[in-house]
Amino acid sequence: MNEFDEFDAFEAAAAPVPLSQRAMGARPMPYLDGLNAAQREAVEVLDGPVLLLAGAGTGKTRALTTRIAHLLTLNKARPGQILAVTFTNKAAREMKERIGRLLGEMVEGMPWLGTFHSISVKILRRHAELVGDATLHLKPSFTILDTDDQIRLLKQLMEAENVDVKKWTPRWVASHIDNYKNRCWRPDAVPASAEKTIERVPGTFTTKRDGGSGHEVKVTEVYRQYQRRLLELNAVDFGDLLMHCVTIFQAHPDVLRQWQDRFRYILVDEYQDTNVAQYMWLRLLAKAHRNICCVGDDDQSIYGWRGAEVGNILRFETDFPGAKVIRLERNYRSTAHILAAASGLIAANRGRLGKTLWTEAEGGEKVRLIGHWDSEAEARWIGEEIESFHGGHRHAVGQRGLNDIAILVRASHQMRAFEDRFMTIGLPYRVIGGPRFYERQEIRDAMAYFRLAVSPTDDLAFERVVNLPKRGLGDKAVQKIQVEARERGLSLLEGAASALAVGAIGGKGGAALRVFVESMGRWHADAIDSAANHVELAERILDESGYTAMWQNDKSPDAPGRLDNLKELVKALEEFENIQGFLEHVALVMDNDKAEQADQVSIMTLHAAKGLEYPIVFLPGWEDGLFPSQRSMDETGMKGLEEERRLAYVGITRGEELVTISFAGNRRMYGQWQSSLPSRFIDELPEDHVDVLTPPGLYGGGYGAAAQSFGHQSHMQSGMHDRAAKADVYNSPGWKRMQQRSADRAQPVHRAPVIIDAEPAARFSVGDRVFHQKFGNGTVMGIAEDTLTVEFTTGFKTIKAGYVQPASAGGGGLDDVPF
DNA sequence: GGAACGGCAGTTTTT
DNA sequence: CTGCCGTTCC
Repeated sequence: MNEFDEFDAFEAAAAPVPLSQRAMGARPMPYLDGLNAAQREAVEVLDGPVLLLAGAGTGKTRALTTRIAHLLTLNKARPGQILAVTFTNKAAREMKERIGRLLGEMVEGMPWLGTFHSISVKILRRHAELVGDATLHLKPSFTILDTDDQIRLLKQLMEAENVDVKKWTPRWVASHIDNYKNRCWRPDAVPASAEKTIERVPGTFTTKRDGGSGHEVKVTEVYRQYQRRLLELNAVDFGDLLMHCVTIFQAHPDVLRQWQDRFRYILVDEYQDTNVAQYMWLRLLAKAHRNICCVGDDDQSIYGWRGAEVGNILRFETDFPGAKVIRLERNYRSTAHILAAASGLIAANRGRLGKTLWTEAEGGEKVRLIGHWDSEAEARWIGEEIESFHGGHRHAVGQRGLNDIAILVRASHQMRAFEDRFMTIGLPYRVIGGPRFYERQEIRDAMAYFRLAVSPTDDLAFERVVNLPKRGLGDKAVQKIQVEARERGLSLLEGAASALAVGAIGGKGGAALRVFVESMGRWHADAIDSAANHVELAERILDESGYTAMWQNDKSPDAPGRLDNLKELVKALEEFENIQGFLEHVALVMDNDKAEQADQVSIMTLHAAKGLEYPIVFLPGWEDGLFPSQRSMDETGMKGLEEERRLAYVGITRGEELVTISFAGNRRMYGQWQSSLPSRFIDELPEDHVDVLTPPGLYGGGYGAAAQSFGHQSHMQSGMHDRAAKADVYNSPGWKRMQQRSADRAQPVHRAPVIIDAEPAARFSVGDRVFHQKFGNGTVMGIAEDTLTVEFTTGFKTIKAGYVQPASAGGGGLDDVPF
């Protein structure tokens, strides 16, 4: 994927449409069939500003993709003249697929359908020289730093300024700089009210100019130095991609004009998630022709904490006077009870644009609500429920595969209870989210090798891998290299060669460094040689550098997984022409959506669940402090609470047929048991659409049992504050309703668990060494039918035999590593 | 230069 | 209770 080829293709696509083609007349539009009135309007009102308020499950993506198909069919624009932005690569990919399906083979790819960031990169590569000044500016070959590089760089700068990095962590400073960038504030434009001051290590002062007098340093000063250093490295971070584009558009009207002319129609997905920088980016591009269609749902704005401004969507009609507002309110996803519960809850938020979701679907079960004694009981109960669905013992819902079931949690630490429980009972599950492929250590390390081979002046990459695997080059050696490089104005790699030449680094480390520098020279020669095979080169780099061997010799349980990832990385290279093209792909586009083949329950955070849907959804952990999260409320007050409520709304609306909300009276947090009260959101659920279940073991139901299980007793001993909070909840209508209902239906919800057929278990005996994906190697200490008790380094675990393998066969996988 | 210990913090996450 | 960092000790 050479971006300049793409530009050429783009130039062709942007050329005026030949008259002969316009004269072809209307083509058939089968894609319009089956749209409802609002969807049809959303597709057909093509000119001028349009705000499409699309509630959960109302066919938003369909409307958006059909709209693009319609623009193309009517010859309003060619593919290269439509700018369509999304937030995630996944969303972009889905849209491309769906447009292709709508139009058959007739349309070539849409070059400007992508994420804000990937589109910004393409624009920025064209005008890189406009960033910076005459003496120092960006070059089109700039690299994109990931968060990790960003932090390392900041840390170096802060340490050079003697900043107390324990008290003021580089991560903290990075998050403030990101915030500034999200708002398009360059270092000189940060308002005084947003300025942060950090301190130097006690007793240290600086002779530098206005880095702050003496003890204090301003974050904007660090920010300024950071931006300067990025330019020197010919690098940008994620925030820069947007901010630099906006800066260029603002400072160079001719450049802006060029892009405005190109993008005749603009479409924006998930508009409620845009931050200020993205908003400015869009406004600048749209202000000439105003053909902008923004799709979003203010009730699903859940990213305020990373800079998203709900205000952008609330203000749309003011920003674009005469905007057409279209509401998609007919829901095709959920039952009426689920919709009503979600709508009732979200109604408590103020300042909404207002939508009323409705459905023609009838019947269905109410949203179920159940309280448990503690988080372990909650996990146990949900496990049993899932087994009962799976076995087909329910009439209303029918037999379900595990792929139809999701557990959505507020915070990732809640996942553990479920993982432990499911592991024990042998229930297959998958965790969605987690570290992205390209964020993993081994991937970033490999990438640093590739980066250095491609551009030997990449100092950050050099620092990352020069002593990886261990080459006996510690801080002292690296410092010598840095001094040498600085004195002679060289890159670190050249500095290393120079330090070796003058004999500054000798001994074992020196010999290893010599090998490293020489190897890198060979790899670089091959990396810039277009005749060389880049896949083979990548394998060789990882092999010859000793990086692969490092993981092969590593005994930790995740080492095999890391080797697998490296294999996958090399395999991914095959789809690119060279390593350069690949590097950009990984920086911006690569994600780890694996094909979901196996039948597994999905566990994920509520944030990760946005845009997904499942027939059966469990929403555990609805306790005040956890959900809504205490921190959210402390930091942003009512604003935070409303965002939490929207999160609850997102959670409920993921469910198609059955939603079960639950809470636990006691939960282990940081090793301590803590009691808590049911979430205030529970009280906000409309009574008519909720079924209160009695947990197993509390046959009496009623107030006493319920109160006990909700941590009532421990709260009795707490101070006045807790007492007041408790009284509130216990006097609320929702609470009383719950007691009443619990008393009414005192029958237990217990069902006979249906054991899922486990894989034919290998035969184990006590004392066998076994390997487990997560816990590593262990020893079998006890056997009961197909359940093993295994001692791992981390302690004893009870695990179904199917989850472990004999240690010899499983743990390694080292024999068949390809490099 | 590398292992072993101690301290401390600890939502949500895309690009 | 964890995991991650940084310091200490060999």
